[in-house]
Amino acid sequence: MERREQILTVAGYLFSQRGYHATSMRELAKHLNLQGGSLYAHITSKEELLLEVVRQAAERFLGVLEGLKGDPVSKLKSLVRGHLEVIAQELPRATVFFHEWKHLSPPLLEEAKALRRRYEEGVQAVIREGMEQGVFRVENLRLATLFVLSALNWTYQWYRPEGPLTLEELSEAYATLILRALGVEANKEKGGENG
Amino acid sequence: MERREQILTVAGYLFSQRGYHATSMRELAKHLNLQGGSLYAHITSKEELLLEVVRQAAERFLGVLEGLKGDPVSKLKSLVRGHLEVIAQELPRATVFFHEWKHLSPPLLEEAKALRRRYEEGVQAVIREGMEQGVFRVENLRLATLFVLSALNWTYQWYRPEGPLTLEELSEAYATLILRALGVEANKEKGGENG
DNA sequence: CCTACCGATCGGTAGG
DNA sequence: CCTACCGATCGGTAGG
Repeated sequence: MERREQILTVAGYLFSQRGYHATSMRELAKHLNLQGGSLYAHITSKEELLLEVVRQAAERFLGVLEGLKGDPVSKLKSLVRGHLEVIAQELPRATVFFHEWKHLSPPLLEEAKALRRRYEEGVQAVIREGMEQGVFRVENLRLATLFVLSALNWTYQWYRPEGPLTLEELSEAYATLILRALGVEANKEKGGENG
Repeated sequence: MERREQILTVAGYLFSQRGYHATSMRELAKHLNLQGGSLYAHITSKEELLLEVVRQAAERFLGVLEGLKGDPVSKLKSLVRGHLEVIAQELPRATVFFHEWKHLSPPLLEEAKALRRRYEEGVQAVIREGMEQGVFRVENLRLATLFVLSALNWTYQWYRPEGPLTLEELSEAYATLILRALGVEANKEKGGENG
C-alpha cells in the first residue's frame, strides 16, 4: 500500500513533466528502481494510474470548497488562497488534474470530468451567493465564473513556490484583482492603499 | 506547397484533440488519404510539424499586438478582442500554441518559448503603459500581467464560437472584468449600467 | 506518392 | 519483484 503511494507520486511527477503518453511504464519503473513488468504487481494499468492521480488532486481541490466560511468576500478570499495552496503543495498532481485528464478514455474520462465539474460548480456557488447578496456586481454568472476559473486554473503554469513570490503575497494580490473584477472595492474590508 | 498546408491544418487539429504524442503519423496520413510513409515527401519529421503549427499560431497572436492603437484602455480592449478572435478562428492551432509546444525537444523548444515570451511581453507592455499613465491602478506589474494572461490563456479551454456566447459578447464582458481588475471604472468610457 | 521494410519501443502477461 | 517474452505499433527510410 505504501509502495503504491510511491508509484502514484512518481507517476504524477512524470505525467506532469512530460505528459501522459510521453511517459513510458519502463521509465516510471526505473525511477522506482524496478523492472518494467514489476509495476503490475501493484497496479492494473497505466490508465488507472492517471485516474488515481486525478482523484488525489480532485480531493485536495474539493477540500478547499469545504473549508469556506463567512460572507462571500471571505469565501472568495479563502478559495483563492486554498486553490493556490494546493498548487504550491501539489504541483505535479494539480498539473495532471488540469491537463492530462483528457487522455483518459471514455469510461474513466467521465469520472475525471465529473470531478472537475464539481469543483467548477463550487466556485460558481460562491460567486452566485455574492451576486444574490448584491456584494458582487456582475451581469453574467456563468461568464464571471469562467473568468475566475481561468485566472485560477492557469496559475499552475507559471507559479513556483520557490520563486520570488510567496504564497501569501500571491494569494493577497490575486484575491484583490479578482474581487475588483467582481466589482468589490478593495478597501471595504481591512483597507489597503493603492492609487 | 498547398499539400503541406493541408498537412499542417490536419496535424494541428489532431495534436489539439489527442495531444502530440497520442497522434501517430499513420493516423495523420489516413486523415489525408495517404500512406504513412508518403507524408515524408512533404515534411521532414513529426516534430517539425509541431513547431510549424506553433509558429502559425504565434503569427496570429503576435499580429494582434501590432494592431493596438490609442490609449491604454483602448489597447487593452483590442487586445482582449484580438486574443479571443484568434481563439475563435484558430482553435486547434491556438490550443497547440498553449499546450503542446512543451513536447518539442531543446533546439526547437527554445524557439517556441521565445515566441510565447514575445507575446507575453507585448501584453506586459500594454499594462505597463497604463500603469505609467496612472490609468491602471496596480501594485505589481509582473503579477498583473500574469493575471491578465491567465484569464486570457485559459479561454481556449472552454470558449467555443458555436456556443451560446458570441465573440462580441465575450470580448465585451471579458474586457470589462479585466479593466475593473486593473482598477479602471467601467463607465469612464462609453458607459454601461451595472449595480 | 506507394510498397515494403527497419530497429526500437510500447503496455502488459506468464511463470516463477 | 524478476526474467523473458508477447503482439502491436511507433517514426522514419529505401527504392521506385
